[in-house]
Amino acid sequence: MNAQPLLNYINKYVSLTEEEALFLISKITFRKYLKGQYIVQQGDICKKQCFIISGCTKTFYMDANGQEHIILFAIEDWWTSDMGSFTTQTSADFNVQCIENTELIEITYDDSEELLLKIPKLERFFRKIVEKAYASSQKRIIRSFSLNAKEQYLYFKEQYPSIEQRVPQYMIASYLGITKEFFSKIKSQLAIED
Amino acid sequence: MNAQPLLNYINKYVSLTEEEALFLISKITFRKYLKGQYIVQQGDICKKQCFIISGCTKTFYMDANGQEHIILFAIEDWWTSDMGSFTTQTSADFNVQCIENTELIEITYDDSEELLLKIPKLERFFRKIVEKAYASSQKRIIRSFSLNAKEQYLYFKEQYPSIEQRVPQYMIASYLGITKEFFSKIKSQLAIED
DNA sequence: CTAAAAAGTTAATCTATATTAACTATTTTT
DNA sequence: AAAAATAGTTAATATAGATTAACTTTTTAG
Repeated sequence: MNAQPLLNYINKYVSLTEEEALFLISKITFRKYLKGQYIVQQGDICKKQCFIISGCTKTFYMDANGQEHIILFAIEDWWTSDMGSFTTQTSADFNVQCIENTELIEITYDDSEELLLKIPKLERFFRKIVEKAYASSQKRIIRSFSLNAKEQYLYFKEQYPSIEQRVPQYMIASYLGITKEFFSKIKSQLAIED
Repeated sequence: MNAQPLLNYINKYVSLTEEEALFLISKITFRKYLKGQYIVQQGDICKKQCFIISGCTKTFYMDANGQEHIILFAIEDWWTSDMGSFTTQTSADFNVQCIENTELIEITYDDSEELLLKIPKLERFFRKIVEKAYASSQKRIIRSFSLNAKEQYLYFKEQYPSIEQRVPQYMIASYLGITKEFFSKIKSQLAIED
């Protein structure tokens, strides 16, 4: 495997010198997960941030009744992790599980600290991607307040057409915060409308 | 007014030299807003990030039906702004309005870019505070999925007892994503339970 | 290839919360 | 201090979405 997808991604935000890129590469690990495997488990301290080369993950919270609530999916060229747990090295609120066989690049907490010290440009890089993630998290809160289930589904479909195709429907229902039964109903209503 | 509250806050994350602190101070502006005034309006490009010295603001989204949805309150020692609009300099999704007379420190977009270049330590500082904000935004998504209205209210009460005292009840209802009538009902139920 | 498990659908009933409306209490303005 | 405006409450009715259960379709494993 090669680190090119990650380097390309970083280069959209900051320009690394060849030396910096080599140091970065020396600090990352390639890893393959099988479908079903966990990258992070609720309660663990999240030790790494992951950049997905291929595959798909879901980040979800398991509530007191054993119900899964998916808060985001991640695919190629996205980061995945429990950010809150990673940055504060406290126990994770979320699970991150592979829903396809997944190849990714892992950066551990200690290595990321070292990387940030040696390549201060990466502070800027990570700041910018967290800003983006934060803005989209806030937009999601708005949507859950101001759109009903059907409207939220139509938004999801439009924003992430590729994800809709590759994940089971019951996970989309979970992402939308509704039951699979009600999701079924919405889809059949929409099918009639066209 | 003085910049000490901001300097104290920053020093919890990174240590500024005296020279850096002076440069920072040269780039900030003190400003007073009256209750009711807007710091950012939906549709504007958000030109500044604000650190609150005293007072209280609400950040809300006005939907197509003219309904307000409060996504967060901010008080002394908190930052407020439309982060998504500020960082990408695109039009804001949110309004930020003062709900008390409010004194704050403003940093404009251009000045913040300059500050980040001259004091790279601040990249680290802003990265860390955005990470914190992102983590709490994700936790809010979880709560809205896994707790009912009464449970969310109890959580809010416990987390932000001081905010509960100082803002009108109908704004708390909006923050919780419920109507003021249903919020009233919840409170009277809780009153009976004790 | 078949059996078992997992995923998805449909319909009936139930519930948390919204809506409407009428009323009371509090704050602001004159 | 009265009038007007804003904020908060209560109760009746309505609705989006949950729950339960029975069923069909698709995927996985032996």
